[in-house]
Amino acid sequence: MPTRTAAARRAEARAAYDAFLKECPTSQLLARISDKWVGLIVSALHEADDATLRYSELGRRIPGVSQKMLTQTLRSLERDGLVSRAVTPTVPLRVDYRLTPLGADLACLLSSVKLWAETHFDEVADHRADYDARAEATPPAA
Amino acid sequence: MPTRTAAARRAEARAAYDAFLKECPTSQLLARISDKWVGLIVSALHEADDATLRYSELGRRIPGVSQKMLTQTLRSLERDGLVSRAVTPTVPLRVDYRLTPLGADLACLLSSVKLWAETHFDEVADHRADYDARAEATPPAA
DNA sequence: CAGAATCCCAGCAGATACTG
DNA sequence: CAGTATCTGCTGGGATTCTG
Repeated sequence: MPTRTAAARRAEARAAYDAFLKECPTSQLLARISDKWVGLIVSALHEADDATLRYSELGRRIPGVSQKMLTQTLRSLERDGLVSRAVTPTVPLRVDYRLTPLGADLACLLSSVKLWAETHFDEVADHRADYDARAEATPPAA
Repeated sequence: MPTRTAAARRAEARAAYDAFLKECPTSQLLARISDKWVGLIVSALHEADDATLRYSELGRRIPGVSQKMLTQTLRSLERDGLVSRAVTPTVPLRVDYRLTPLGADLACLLSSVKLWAETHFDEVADHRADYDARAEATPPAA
């Protein structure tokens, strides 16, 4: 019954991987940080006047983000202590998000990465064009 | 006819976003860099002796990665000019991947982020525990 | 050993609608 | 304004198999 063997293997692999994750929590944190929206949100806050923005301001500053992702990411950042959430229970409700010192610290690093991306973008684009051109010139079997 | 308005809005938003992406290619590059496996592969190479590793060595050094993702990520990194691929056509075929100067440059930045993650992991974990505890103590409606 | 091709599932992420 | 809840899809990514 090979089917069961395969299933068992999957389970083992999964368990092993989970164990690994527990052994190596840095990977988890790294994965969180590496999240697409995390970088953008943290950057946006970092560039804001006092590292503070309202929910809708964030939404406007980050084109392409849905409320869902915004809320979700914001919550995870809050959970990790990278941003703080301040609710002002006025009538048209107001919520401010700001970087905590910890979050600001990380923001600096991410900024440097962002700067790198901006600085070397043309080099990368150049390499890509070159690579694609060569790939184009080597059709597999046509 | 509000239905059409909604559709039109979606189209506009999509177009605007696409335009934004073209205007702001940094985001693309940033997204690539932020990829889960990119960080791990680049880090692995960075920590290797001469920033060079074979395919299978990479696979071994990065638990949890599948060949598919490994190959896929490696190819995108090669395309971007961050790693170079050297094939030695011996009988048991040998392929070495190494960081280019450009890739090595990026690797340094990613290392700092990784270091940050390692350094502040306990703080983050602390915040998480606190957050979860408070969430636990505030059951929605049960 | 290095990798390409295929199948297939899970979970991420977007749109929509409703609430306080 | 600031969310939450739900449905749905799309693709990221894992397992498997085959080739050079």
